[in-house]
Amino acid sequence: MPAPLVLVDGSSYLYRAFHALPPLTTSTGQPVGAIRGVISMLNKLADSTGAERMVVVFDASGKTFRDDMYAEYKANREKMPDELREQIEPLHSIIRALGFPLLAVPGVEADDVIGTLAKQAEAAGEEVLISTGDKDLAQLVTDQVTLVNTMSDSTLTPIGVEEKFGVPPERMIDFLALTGDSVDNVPGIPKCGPKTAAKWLNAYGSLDGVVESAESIGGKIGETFREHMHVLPLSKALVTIKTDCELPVGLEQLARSAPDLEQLTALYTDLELNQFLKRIQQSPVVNETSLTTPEAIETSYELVTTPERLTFWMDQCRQAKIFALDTETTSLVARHAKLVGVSLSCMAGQACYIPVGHVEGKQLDMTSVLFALSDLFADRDLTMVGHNLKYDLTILETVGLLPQCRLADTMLMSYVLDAAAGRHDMDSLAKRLLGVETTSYEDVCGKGAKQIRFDEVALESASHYASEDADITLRLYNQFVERLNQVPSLQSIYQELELPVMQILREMENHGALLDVDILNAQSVTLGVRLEQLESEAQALAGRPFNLASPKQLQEILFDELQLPVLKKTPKGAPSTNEEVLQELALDYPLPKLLIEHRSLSKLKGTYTDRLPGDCDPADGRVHTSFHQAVTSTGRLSSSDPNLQNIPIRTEEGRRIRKAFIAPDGWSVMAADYSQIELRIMAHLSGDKSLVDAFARGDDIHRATAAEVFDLEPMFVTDEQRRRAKAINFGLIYGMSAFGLARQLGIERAEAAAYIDRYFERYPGVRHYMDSTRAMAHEKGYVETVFGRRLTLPDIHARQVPVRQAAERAAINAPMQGTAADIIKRAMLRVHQALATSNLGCHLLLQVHDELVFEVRDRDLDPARQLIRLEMEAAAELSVPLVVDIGSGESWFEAH
DNA sequence: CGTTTCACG
DNA sequence: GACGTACGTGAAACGA
Repeated sequence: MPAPLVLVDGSSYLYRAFHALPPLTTSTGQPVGAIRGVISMLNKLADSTGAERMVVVFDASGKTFRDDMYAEYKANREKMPDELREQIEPLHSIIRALGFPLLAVPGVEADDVIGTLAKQAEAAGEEVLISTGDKDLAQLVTDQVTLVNTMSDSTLTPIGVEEKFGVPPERMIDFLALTGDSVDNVPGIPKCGPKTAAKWLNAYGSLDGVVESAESIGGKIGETFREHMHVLPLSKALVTIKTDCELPVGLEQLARSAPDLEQLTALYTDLELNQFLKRIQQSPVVNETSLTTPEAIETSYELVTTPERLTFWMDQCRQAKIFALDTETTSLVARHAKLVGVSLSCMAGQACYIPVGHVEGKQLDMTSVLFALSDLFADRDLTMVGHNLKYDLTILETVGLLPQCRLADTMLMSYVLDAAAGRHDMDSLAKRLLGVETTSYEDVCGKGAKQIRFDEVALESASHYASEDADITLRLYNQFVERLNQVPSLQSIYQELELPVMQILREMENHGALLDVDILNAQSVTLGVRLEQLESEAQALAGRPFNLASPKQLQEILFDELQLPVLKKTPKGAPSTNEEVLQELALDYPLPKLLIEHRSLSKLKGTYTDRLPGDCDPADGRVHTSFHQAVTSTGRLSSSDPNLQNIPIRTEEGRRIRKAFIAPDGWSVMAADYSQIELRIMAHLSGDKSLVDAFARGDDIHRATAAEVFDLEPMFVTDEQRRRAKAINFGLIYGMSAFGLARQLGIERAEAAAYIDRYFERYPGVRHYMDSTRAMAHEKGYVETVFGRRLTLPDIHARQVPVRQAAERAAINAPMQGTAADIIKRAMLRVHQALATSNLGCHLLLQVHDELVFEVRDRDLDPARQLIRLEMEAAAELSVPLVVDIGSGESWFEAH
């Protein structure tokens, strides 16, 4: 029998402990009585239940939906005494340090959170134990849900409820509506206490039954009932515990984590809670996995080396309809990898590994395994689950396998469910969501110089490692399917957007971008000459040789030896030598100017012109970047090895690097980018009339903003005013502060603040949108894109003000950046689809956030341009038009 | 491997 | 009244 999910009503215990126990304080007078009472109760509960999954729920501060329903709700409660209030924060800290998940959801009460979790667990077939001192929760009791009062040691089952209150649990709401609650100021029927309520309910079946039979209730009490029965709908609504709250976490995230003994010691010492201090000093070191594993699953992994066992596993997968697959190879770079083996799992805890390319050991021959797999893959009714399928599908493609099954990718599922929850690699997810510490690749292959390829790994350890990956993948899938099903918008982002985009990214990576290595080499030489000049000039000015690339040596030269003023410090407290500082110093001294040029040129040389030729595959002369689909917190892609999303463009020298990105003979490079997409999204989201109209008219948006902020006709706006307006527009997208804008523009903070005020006066819809976004972020812990992608903000409730403010700015930015990311992904799908039925010579090469880069056959340039513009502009229907600028030429340089 | 800087949207 | 402040990435070089 698995341990029950324990839900603790922290708020109820806090109040009861505070009022029932003596007002204990520390030697300095800090009240700690309620803390001691609650912790003591929690310890006891943890000991008696094993506490593998125990959640402590508190009321959040602020109004709840019941206050909106009934202004008098809890109106006669006294304000919380300071001695109690002071104990809440330290208590929360202790509970967190003990490793228990702590929930406080704004807008609802602890009861509602408990009710919701209980129902969810019940639906999942789990047993639930609710620990509370509050009788209202009796309405939640069922065969699976039991109430326990840890202070009085009593438990309530359905029969217990009936014995205690005279009605079964499912009548408890009616019961409480009738009796009302003087403490919470819930009205009810005067003079109707527990006995009368039970008598009526048993006589007439239900509250509705009692109301229907109101006339037949005799005597004085009958008169009182008829006089007050109009309050019953309200009373009932107030006492009904909400069981469908939106919670920030799912059931599976409620595992207890290991206690933070260091922090506990500090807290207990501070609060002089010596009895608890002793307890943690005596307790044996807690086995971490036993706490985090929701349910330890027995595993059985098999190494498959005979035709019979191969057939057996294929049949198992076919019968199960859903199977997880993982490929093992010789390289992490899919296009250079050779298949070494395949692992499969179709039941949690059971998996197999089929080696085909290990250097040693008995194995089935590759052909017969591929034949068996191709048979499995031909079945369109099966679902193949992978983790990062972009990789495995490419590997399978190299051996001629193209699965026709439905596909599922647990990495993408995890990302869509909560991009910001942490990393989405399998090891992290296994730990975070399943409480399983997996064998890492390095455990099997070693690391550094001594690392061996997977085909050199002994079969037994390879089998365990590979089987585990398939097993974990399947278990993650089972969890994610349920969570995605609960939120249709996320399900659709995953299924209709991310999964198909993954296939397009595969093609883009595989195709690669053609590079003219000679151009880069020539640029390297030119840059090298100039860098040497700069270096000797700089060293002459400094009076000694030094490494210009070393921030540390630079600090010594500038601030110790030359005694230049320190304008800014790095986060670690060292004097900063970043460009902004050097720019400022360059006004008064000659050296910084040289350093700025040296920095920028050595960046170009080191990161681009020297580096890119080496990233070029000699086989096809192309660079094959990796696009990462589960990295950013907003839904954007990222690119690495090499990063082709940060090829220079802003400076003239840098921009020339784009001349090396070329197309084959008879083809051109075409670049299509969305114009002002994030500002357009802001116009759409805010619905601000002036902004929407400006975009509808096709105005120059920065000029239009300048005209509003500086109160001029657009034609009289100066270049400087337009520049400032542009900075304001960008600032808005980033959750601007007056400080940030002032720094950006090099003006006084007060002046920047005046611009911002002025902007919001002229665009009131934008201010309203920003305010409501911030409110949503606080209330729900996430914000959403136009298409329903959720962007969570882990720090939105941080106690440190700067951390919280950073999260608020991210909250403002996220819907705009995230919607833009959704739109360009939709555009990629549309363009890809349209191209597939067009016969045009046109391949998508790169995505750079608001830009798509193609390689187009010269004779198809015109129709391709038309098709791309049409599909990109139609990728979303906003209340403002989407506009796409397109250019083409012999290289990426000319295409802009 | 952490820090600093800087390339992009 | 003080504090720290625009959002999101990846990569190179240095130096411990």
